Amino acid sequence: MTEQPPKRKPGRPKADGKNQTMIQIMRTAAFLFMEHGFEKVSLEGVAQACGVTKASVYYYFNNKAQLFTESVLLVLSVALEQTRRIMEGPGSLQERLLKVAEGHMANAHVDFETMMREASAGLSEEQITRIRNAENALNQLLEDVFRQAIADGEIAPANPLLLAHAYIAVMTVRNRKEIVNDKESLQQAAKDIIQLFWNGLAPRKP
Amino acid sequence: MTEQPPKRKPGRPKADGKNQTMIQIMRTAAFLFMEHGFEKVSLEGVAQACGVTKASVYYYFNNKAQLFTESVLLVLSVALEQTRRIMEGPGSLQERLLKVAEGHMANAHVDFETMMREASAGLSEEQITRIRNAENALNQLLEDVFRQAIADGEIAPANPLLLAHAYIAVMTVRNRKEIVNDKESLQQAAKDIIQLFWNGLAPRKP
Amino acid sequence: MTEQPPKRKPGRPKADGKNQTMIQIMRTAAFLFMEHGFEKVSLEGVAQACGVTKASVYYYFNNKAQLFTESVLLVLSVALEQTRRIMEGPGSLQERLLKVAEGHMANAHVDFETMMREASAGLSEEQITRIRNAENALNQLLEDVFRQAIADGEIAPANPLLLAHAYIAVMTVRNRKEIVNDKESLQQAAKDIIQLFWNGLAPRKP
Amino acid sequence: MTEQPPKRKPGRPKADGKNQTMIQIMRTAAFLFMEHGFEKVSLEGVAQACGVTKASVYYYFNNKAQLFTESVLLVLSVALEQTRRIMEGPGSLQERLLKVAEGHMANAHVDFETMMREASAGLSEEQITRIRNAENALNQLLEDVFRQAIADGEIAPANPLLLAHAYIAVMTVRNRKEIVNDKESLQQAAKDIIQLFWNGLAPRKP
DNA sequence: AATGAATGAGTGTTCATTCAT
DNA sequence: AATGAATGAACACTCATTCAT
Repeated sequence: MTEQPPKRKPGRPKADGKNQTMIQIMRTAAFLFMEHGFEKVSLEGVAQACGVTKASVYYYFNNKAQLFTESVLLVLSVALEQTRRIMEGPGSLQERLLKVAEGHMANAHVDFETMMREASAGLSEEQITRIRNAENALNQLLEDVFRQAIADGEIAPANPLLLAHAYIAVMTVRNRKEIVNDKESLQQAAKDIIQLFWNGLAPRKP
Repeated sequence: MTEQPPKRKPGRPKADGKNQTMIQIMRTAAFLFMEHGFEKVSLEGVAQACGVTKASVYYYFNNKAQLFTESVLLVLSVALEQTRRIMEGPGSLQERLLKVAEGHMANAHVDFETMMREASAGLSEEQITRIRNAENALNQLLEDVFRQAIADGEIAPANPLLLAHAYIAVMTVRNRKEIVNDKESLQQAAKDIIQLFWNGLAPRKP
Repeated sequence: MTEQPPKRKPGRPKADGKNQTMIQIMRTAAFLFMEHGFEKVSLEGVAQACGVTKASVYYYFNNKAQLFTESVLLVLSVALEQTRRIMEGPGSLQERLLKVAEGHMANAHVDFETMMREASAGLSEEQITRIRNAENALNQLLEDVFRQAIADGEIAPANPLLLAHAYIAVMTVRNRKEIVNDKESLQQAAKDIIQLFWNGLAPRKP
Repeated sequence: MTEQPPKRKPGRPKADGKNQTMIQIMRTAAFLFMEHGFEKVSLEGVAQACGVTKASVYYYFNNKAQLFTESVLLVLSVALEQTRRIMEGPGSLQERLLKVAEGHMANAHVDFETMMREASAGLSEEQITRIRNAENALNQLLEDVFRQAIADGEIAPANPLLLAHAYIAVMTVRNRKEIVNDKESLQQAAKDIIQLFWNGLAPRKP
């Protein structure tokens, strides 16, 4: 009756590493929610798209709202990391904004605000807050970048928070198929938009 | 035997400009669709909000898709007229854009693109086309204005269609409560956004 | 544009008289709830037993709790009327109690308390109150009868409310199949129980 | 190869009186079943209340019906022993009946008949029989006591089985909150009920 | 012109049960 | 001895839609 140092826990050990099924479900769900919105996505649909059963989804998530929350938080954290890496990288501000825009526009998603408005009826206060916080982290990142750029004289002075929001809003223009799909490549669209955002409408005096 | 009892005719049924009930239903439905999106609005809800029965709604509209289509077309036509009046009115381009932005931002609505994306799964090709056409009329109006302004040298040269879309996108920023609600009035927000849109980020050379 | 005195209401008139379908559903539901309890009865089951669809049940009742409440109230009101008629009728108290017991025991039902305990988790406060009130009307009726009988010296003095409850409890004995089903007829069982209730266990002094 | 891994053996699995986990599960389950009834108790709930996993419950019991059966049998055997001890103890019949009633009424449980009715749909014939037998042992005990008391002239002659059932039925009156909770203590209620049961309603001749 | 009645298909959710570890 | 993962069947409830009146 001595102590067993290894102290193995009883029962089946938690699936290797990061639980692949659960992450797969979250990824799929995130994609579908972004593509179709909260209401239109059925858990049955998510399950089938993952090749599992609806009950399996419920094994990992208590309800639709939680699945939505966790999925969205996952992609937000990824997007934040990606954006931060680009922003901390080399290149002029304009170049880096362009890179971010390209990444953002490549991801097929309804703009966030829309999706949240629709979903928020079914989410708890706490869930909304958590998502908003994650979203704000992204805005904060951009805001800081703009603030610094203003201080450096790299761009004209303005409300940095407003700039961040507007920048994101402009990026959603890519959804309009008439513009993007046609002759111009997605990259060209991104370039045009950043250009517009950069120079504004006012004519330059020579 | 020319007169038939009103039995499921396709298309917009006799909008003889008189039928008060029908118009009332369309107005109510439009408001609800804009507020909550396509899926979340139930015909029962529309009916109750109008003080009639669900069956009455079906008396005027063959199905939810048609009700949606007609309702949206109604508000689009109104918006078009309003925008045209402003744009043909007096003032500099910047001033008139500001006026339009104020009107747009005052209407409590999900941005169009979002609503359409959600709804389009349930609409026929023809219905989508009709709505897109009405929407394009609005974009066209703005596009023409921008094109003319470019020709007049009032703004810097750019793709006028892109300008139109981006302009609308920027206007949706108003939804972000953090920006609008706080210290700045809605009018101030509109002004800031137009300003940003106008001047761009690039620093002016003196 | 004169007044039309008949003033017929528009639309299909409410089905003749007392709406047969709705009553049929309530009767069936009441029977099933009494037989199997709240949880075990599915709305699908109720619907099928009525030869209608689940959705039809929902057309008349907002949810399971409401269906339960209305159904139970219906049978309670019938039982109250029936009991009152017997109690106000002719015969000695013992005879009338016997008659009530026979009627009560003929109706296949779980004793009320049991059913309510199970159901009450799913009912609103108001619904519970309404049922309790209807139930109390029955108890009140018996209580009054017992009180009067005590005053008349027809039975020994005791707490009338307790008598009423105990009387109802004793009637539920009939559920025990070993007793009722076997050799003794239901009537004989009722007679025995009332006899026991009447004379008690104590031996009579000659 | 005589020893098999514990793989779904029918009947009560090795209750070697030692396995603490198994007994803990049965106790918890019994309590929950009595408190909430068969359907409303989920195996997940039982497991959590025991601090184990659902799968652990299935390790000891093949299915819900078996868990129910074994748990109920356990408490019935305890109740039988307890009742026998009281009945074989000192005091007049009335006093001992009162003691049993107090013990019975103290245990928070739905009355047996109710629980069984709800559960029996999910139990096998054999399981029902086993429980009924255990229950009957209790009734038999009371029946024998009553029979002896009749023979001794301690109580008036009557069907002893009926007396046993009615006695148990009367004890369930304690559930009615209006009676028990108010001014009278639970003990007083028990006393009143036994008194009523003892003396009956008929007036005593002086 | 407008309505009451009825339905079918789908949605979110629960739960007993199985199986590999 | 005990567990994590996964599933199928059922359930309460909603909603767009139809039809006779």
